[in-house]
Amino acid sequence: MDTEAIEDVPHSQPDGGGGGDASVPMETDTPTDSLRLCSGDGAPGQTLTAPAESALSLSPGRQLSISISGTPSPLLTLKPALATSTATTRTTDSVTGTSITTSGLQKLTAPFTISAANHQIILNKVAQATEAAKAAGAAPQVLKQDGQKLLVTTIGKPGQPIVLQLPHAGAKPGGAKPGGAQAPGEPKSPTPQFKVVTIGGRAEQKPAVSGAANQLPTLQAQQLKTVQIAKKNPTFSAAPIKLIIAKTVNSKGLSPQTSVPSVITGRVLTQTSPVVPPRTITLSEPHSTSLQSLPGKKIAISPLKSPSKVTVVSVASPTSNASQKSVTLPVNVALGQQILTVQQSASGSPVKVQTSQTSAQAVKPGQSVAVGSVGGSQFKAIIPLAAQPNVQQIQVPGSRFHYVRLVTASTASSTGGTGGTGGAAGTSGASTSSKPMVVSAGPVRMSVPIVPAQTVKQVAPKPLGSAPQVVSAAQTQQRLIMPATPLPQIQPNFANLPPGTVLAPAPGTGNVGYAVVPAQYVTQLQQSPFVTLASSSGFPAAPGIQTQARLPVNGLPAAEASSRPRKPCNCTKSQCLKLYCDCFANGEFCNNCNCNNCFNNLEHETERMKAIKTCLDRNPEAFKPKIGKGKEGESDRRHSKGCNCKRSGCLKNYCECYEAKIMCSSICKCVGCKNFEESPERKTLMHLADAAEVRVQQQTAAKTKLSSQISDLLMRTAPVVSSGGGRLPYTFVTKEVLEATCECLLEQAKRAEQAQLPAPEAERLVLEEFGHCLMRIISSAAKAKADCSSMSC
DNA sequence: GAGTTTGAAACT
DNA sequence: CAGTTTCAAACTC
Repeated sequence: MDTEAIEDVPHSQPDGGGGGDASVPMETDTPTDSLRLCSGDGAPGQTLTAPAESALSLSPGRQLSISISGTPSPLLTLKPALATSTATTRTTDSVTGTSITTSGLQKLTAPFTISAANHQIILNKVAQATEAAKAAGAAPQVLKQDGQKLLVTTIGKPGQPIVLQLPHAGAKPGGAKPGGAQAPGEPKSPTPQFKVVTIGGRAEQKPAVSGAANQLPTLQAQQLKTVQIAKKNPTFSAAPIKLIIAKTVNSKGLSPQTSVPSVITGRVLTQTSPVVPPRTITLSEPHSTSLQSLPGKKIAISPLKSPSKVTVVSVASPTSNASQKSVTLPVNVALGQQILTVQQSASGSPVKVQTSQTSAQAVKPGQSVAVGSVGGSQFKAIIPLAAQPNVQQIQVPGSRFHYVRLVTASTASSTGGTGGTGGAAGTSGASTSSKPMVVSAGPVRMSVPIVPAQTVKQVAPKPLGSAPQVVSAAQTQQRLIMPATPLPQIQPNFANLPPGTVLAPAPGTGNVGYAVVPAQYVTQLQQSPFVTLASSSGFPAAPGIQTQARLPVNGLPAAEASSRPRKPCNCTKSQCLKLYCDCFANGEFCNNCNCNNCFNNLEHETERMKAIKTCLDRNPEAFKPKIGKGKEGESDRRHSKGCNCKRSGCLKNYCECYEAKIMCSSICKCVGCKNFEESPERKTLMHLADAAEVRVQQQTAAKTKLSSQISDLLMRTAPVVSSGGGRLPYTFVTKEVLEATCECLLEQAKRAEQAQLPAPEAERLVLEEFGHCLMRIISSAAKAKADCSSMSC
């Protein structure tokens, strides 16, 4: 599903050189390439013409991490795509190049260099880039440090961008402006600037604040079709933002020198497996001359082809450093999981994550949570957080991974500012599409218990001592985005992270914590304009949340799973801390269960974590879906271990295969199995089950319809009439009334037009007229009601 | 709702 | 790894 959602983005990306990349199976341990856009000093003037297999090209199973960091250097110009959106994401494996054609919207042009040593391609922004952009007929997009925002759209769910507002440069020295970065004549818009990263989304994002047309460079991948980076404002300065796009690439498409161990794999990576060093293309916005250390913002998005996805979100870094390194933490993902890595390192500058264009909330390091969603796919989000004292959890009862614990380095100073009201795009609030997601420090409709970070230290990612790329972010602004070498210690941890696991920063590893976020939760956030995920202090636990978001448990479609609330458990002896308990096995807290002596809750977090560890020690895949993808030629879904039924014939729900509505496979050890394709017993049962389901659906529909009819009838027969602000008979809003109202509004508009009033003024007049009309209607209704009462009607 | 059956999980 | 026990869900009455 995810893939389809993403693939709707047209792309003509030739798989050419990259070749088989497109068909990289999710099981493939594909290395992760990281594309870093940074303004390094390297190789200015090098023009990057990205071939199809460029690093920006994402293919299924690949991971793409995007980090944006600012370094003192010329501007990175994202040249708006010309009228023809190629919808192809192209970069180059060549050592030098300049342009990266991203899918759809923009062609990213910037000089870059590829460092064979670290397998990184560094795009250097040049002043010419601006002119080039202008020549292209589009305003050059310049990242402006102040108020810059980053929009990240969801995967597979186009139209729900996440707005991340970059911190204001603030104390930037007067001349510290991104040096020549700003080409003459470039508009210096005071409005916040946006970067839009669309993953699998359509290029339909619209400027949240500024009215400037969005120029969205798009990175397109097979799995993650499109990654769009757009800036609301045509001008951007050397913002301290790094956009690192790391993707797993097929080893075939990698030259030996670019091979690096994959950071993230769709399957449990064995350290012995041939790994290819992740290539890193760095597209960074260098600061012109300012040596001031600005916090780098990094967002790494690494999609994999597998249905399951893991989102790694790194938030906040202690302090920014001009020479900071970004290393994406290696994340080991269970088979079939995709990884979306969104790493954001923010130092002193707060990052704003908005739910709506009209509101922006400053999120300080560790507070913001990047969110990505994949329709119907399992999704884990691992959120590195600043090692701030406050640790928060977000519980989503019913979801596989139902809470996030935010460990921030600073006190919960998250300001839940609701931002201004400049929603020019008009997509604020509950708009269904293109709705920026709110990820802010505001109140969250989820419980965020504060738990000591120590409880999860054992799973804290530890950089390999041998991996030079792994740099401790502690005490420095350096951010480790994606180590070129695999981090065995970490991978298993991430892969096996049970829901709700919070990774606290290990001593000396920097103030970055990690939290596993369920994909559903992310989806929820995107779907709900009101849900915010932040690390505001004093966040009261909200156990009342009954969101039953579920992952595609046992291979069931997400929609199906989500529509079916999890059954409450009835555990009595296991304390719900063993896999006997479905809640625990699904990585969920018990909620509204009938269990006794339950420890599967926040109150017993220590025990719970210990139990999780025990389970993982016993079976590292204990918390992975049992229903996964089968071998080639077999059914897409099959039990990972197979059943062992003896008496049920595998035709009862005792059988896990049958329960998951899948056929038993060759790995099953069942006796007398009747759960195979041609089994007449199975067909009969399935037929009966289908018939029963149809009946249930029909009954449900009938009930719904009847209820609606009854409600409508009640409204018609007994209109509530009241005065003083009470309800009025809806019948007063008749066709005639509507027509009259419209005429009034039109007349008002005509007047404004004749008076040659400016549009805003005209709109105001029309609205005022509308208000008057409403008042008249209400008044008339009230009067009619009074008359009716006097006449005893 | 109580009791039985069943098979996965846990244990030895 | 195999056998046994424990456990909770599924099932039957």
